[in-house]
Amino acid sequence: MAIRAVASTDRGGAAERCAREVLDTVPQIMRVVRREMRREGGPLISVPQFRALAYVRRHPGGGLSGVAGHLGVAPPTASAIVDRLVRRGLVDRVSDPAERRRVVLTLTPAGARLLARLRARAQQRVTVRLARVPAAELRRITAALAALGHLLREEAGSDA
Amino acid sequence: MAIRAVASTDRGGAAERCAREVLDTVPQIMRVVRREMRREGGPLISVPQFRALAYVRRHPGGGLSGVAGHLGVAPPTASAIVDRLVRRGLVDRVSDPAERRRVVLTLTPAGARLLARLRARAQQRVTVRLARVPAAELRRITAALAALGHLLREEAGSDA
DNA sequence: TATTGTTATACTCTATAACTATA
DNA sequence: TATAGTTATAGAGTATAACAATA
Repeated sequence: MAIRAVASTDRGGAAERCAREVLDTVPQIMRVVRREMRREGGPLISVPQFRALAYVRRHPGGGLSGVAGHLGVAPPTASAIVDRLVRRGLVDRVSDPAERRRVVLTLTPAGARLLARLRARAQQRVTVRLARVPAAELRRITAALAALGHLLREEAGSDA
Repeated sequence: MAIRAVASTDRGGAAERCAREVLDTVPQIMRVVRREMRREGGPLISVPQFRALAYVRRHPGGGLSGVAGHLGVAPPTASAIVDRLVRRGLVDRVSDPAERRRVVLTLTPAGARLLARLRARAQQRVTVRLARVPAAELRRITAALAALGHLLREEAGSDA
């Protein structure tokens, strides 16, 4: 008997089915990404650290709040993440002389190098897994992901 | 959001562009999901705990390896997650009398109740954010996400 | 011996609350 | 007082290595 086959049928509509898929699939993808990021000897870095590094590269001289905003985390979390990057010599953190309570973050050469290497590697690793998928399908997935990120992000900051 | 511009930047190929999108977007979505899961008073539960609970509901009597496999984590990680669920009275963990090194996991009534409530709530929260999106777009996103999860998952277990 | 699971240990991410320093 | 960051504290996720118990 159809266990009151709630989920599988159309009850709830497209949005609900999409939400269910998000809840079910995104954590799994996340885990794969994390794994790909860690494999192989090179200096390990976590996904948040990777994203913080990328943010600093794109916003050199940016402050901690910028990192926190980009990552969507609270200030102490961002502080801790940046601190680890500083301790590894990947990021430079100095007080802004004009606004001494701000910090100015920049990549060290080692940070820039590592970021470039990791970025290429992680992308390549994920790329490999997608290599045999038809381009049309990939374009659809890319567009869908971008749209979803945009949709979910747009209100995420408004209540934080 | 007319994401038609993909074709113009042909540099790198579809797979690479898709990988870049995954790396950039999935962590952000993940953070939104985590947030939605925590908001409001009710008993808090993390995403992995939620997924473990859902697994146990769908595989009553399953062992720890099942949970680990489903979550894609190492046995000690699964053990710790299940342990927290047991301590909260959401899951029952007993030795299998027939295979005494296995554990038999089942939901307690409280666990089943909580799972149902959280599932509905989390889905509803994400659903709200997708409510104004055209159904056709949502269907595309759902399908793309499912496909992506499938693609990335299929080799994930093979080298673990 | 091979398996299932747990403990021990060590990091990281994360949040809230309390604090410092600056404006 | 209000803002930018940090420290203190606590809890969760995660992995590896070492272990126990069972088959």
